[in-house]
Amino acid sequence: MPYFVFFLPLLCKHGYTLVNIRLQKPESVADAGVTFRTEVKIKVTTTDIAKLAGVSQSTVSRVLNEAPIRISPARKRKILALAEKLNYTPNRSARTLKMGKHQVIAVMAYDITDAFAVECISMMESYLAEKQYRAEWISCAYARRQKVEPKRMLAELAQSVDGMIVIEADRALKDADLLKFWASTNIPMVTVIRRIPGDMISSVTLDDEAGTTRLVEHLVELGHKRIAFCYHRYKFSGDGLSCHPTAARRHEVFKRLIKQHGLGEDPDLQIAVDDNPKDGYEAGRMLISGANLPTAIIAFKDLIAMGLIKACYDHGINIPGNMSIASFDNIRIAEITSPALTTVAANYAEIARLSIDELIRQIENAAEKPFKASHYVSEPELIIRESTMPRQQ
Amino acid sequence: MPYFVFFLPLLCKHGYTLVNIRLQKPESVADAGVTFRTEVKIKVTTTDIAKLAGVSQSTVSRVLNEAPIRISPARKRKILALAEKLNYTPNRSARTLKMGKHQVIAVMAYDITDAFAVECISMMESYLAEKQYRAEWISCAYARRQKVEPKRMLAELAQSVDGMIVIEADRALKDADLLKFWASTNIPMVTVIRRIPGDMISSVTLDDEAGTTRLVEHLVELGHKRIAFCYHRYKFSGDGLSCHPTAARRHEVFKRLIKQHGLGEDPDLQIAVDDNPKDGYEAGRMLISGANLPTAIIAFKDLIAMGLIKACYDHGINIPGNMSIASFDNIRIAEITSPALTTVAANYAEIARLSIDELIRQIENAAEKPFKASHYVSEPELIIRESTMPRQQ
DNA sequence: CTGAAAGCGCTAACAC
DNA sequence: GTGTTAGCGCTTTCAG
Repeated sequence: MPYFVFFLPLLCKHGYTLVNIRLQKPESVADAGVTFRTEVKIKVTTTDIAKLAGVSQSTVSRVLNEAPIRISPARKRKILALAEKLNYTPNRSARTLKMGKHQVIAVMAYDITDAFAVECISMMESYLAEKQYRAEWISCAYARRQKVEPKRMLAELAQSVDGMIVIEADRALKDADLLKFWASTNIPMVTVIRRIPGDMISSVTLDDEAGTTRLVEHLVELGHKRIAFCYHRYKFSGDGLSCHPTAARRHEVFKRLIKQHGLGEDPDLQIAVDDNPKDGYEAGRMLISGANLPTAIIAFKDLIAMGLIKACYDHGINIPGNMSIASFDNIRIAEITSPALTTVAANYAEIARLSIDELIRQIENAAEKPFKASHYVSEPELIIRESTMPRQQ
Repeated sequence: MPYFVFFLPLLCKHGYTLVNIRLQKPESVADAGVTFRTEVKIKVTTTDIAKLAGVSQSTVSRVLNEAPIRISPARKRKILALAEKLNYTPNRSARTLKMGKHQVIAVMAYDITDAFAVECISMMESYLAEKQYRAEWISCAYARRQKVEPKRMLAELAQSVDGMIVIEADRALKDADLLKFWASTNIPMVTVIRRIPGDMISSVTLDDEAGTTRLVEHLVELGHKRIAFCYHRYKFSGDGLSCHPTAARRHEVFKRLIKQHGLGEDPDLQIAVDDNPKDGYEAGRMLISGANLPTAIIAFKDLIAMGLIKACYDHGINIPGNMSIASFDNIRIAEITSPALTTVAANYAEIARLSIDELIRQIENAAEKPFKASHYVSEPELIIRESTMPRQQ
């Protein structure tokens, strides 16, 4: 039974009115100790505790915030006990209003249910828990679809968080929008997987140059000569770029390396795909039925590779026997595909740590000037699993 | 350039102090219209607008909230224009503090990066956007690991949201904890994929009876006689149950149906697995190498089935030729596995709609009494894809 | 129609 | 050590 019931008489004496209590038969939950749905809604405040303890409200506040002031032990004990019994929880809005701090950061992604974002979120979540911050996870895709103006959305967001991390920034928002927003709020911000030109916003990016190189070298060493690449179709639309921020870069590096290795740049082996596995499947079908069958295919992300795997499976092409497949990201299912994917793994833990540390640094040194943007680059790791092997003669 | 710059003189006249403006070379972002990082941080308030417009603060509030009072058109225009120019955004904390409403709900799952939760979140997110509510997505797994007491966590949460949805409730929190919390805060609440005994908390559940039946019937019709089942290993630990809430039920129904169809209940064909694909893989290996090879395997969720598929793949067992695989959930990758999974699909859109509608109903009719819990059951749909086919002789 | 004023719950500067 | 007091920005009476 909620503890406050014991205090009802006292509370009533202090002006509370008992609105209504409706009893209900114990039923099977009796053992949970709950037998009624009460209509009295009491949010205990420091003032309540103060009245009950017979001290001033500020004394209560001091005790509960462990202020660096000695409070007489007896009162302290009394207040603490009351807070415990009444199940006191500070009112966040009031505290925020007073302090101007939320202890909350926003993490915005294009789509928080995208597999890459999920991996980032997973790591950030566990890291944030240690840091005494909470996070708000925000997709901008849906908001946009609802015709909410990005600026509006961001402005509102800025009212409820101390800072924000934007994953795949130029996919989430146009650089210019982001910059304008940032300039108008000056809210601490870190972009992940994208560095905004101008050196005013800190960033954590992936070394796609190194990652792509490692992957291509791997395939070249395995003897592959016809290597295909599924890159992200670049779309122009009214509300901005919709290209995977690093996909284009990976493609660039790939083209350069292929040339360097004298493997020729066969345009038939480079296919633009939309960002979904089905399109990967279609790309796979095209590559398989083309005149110039590759012996290895790289996809710009794991989910596309899953489509490729399925296309090969459906057409009786053995992986890795007759076709090697590799990609980028290392989302969690990459190791459970059949066969398991060789992939350029992002170091999600590091990305999370770097971006959050940098953001919190900015938040807590808000006064620090001149502001200096920091840029971190995370090294990806090539994870060789089962989907790549030496080219069969 | 942020609009407030134009108002600086006026603002200064009203007591604002220009702390510092540091200029920076235009660089490449000049076109974004941002050329400096300002150190003046102005959060525009209704009071600011009031001063600039020469009216009282309450008039501004009335205009911005479209209060049902006629305001002289000239003033209205002026205020609106100023708000627009200054990029005014209401301070959420202040509004919340005053109104006692957040327009935010919490969605708590055991792990928000779990594939099932992701599908729920995806649908809830798009549905919520229409409803003018925001959501906070909360995992309790990490919090728990950080030794934050569930009660504490919930109590704090209750301070920043108007209601909450708990996905797979008994996995997230012990029933008793949830009930105690609920009783102590009386916060509107809906559980998803779990109905709390006692009829005091509304719920949206899946018809696992029907779903399991459809799946088993499907396999029986295909002629399968040795059907294996991977069920969720039930774990007892200090802080509660850790069994997939519906997994046990699916297993129960399966066992009953197998008996009904006279297929015998071979204990070797029923394997307990932990909730991860690797354990599914191990289970697959055991089943394959056992004396009594099944011709079909059901997993309690898609991710486990992926492990099974991989086990078959690695051991040269063709799916669906020599082995049919099926499972539950229909997470988004289920259609892109090789082969695509036959699965009992949860209707995520419906789950989202029902749970959110019910929650908002409770929030907005808070005064409504007597409170009446509502219980919705969502019908799953058997989606037959490529991983099941008639038993080969 | 509009302004003045109260107060949501909290923190912190200021008195005693 | 402790109480008093002043707001944080907003909504909403209550007077005019």
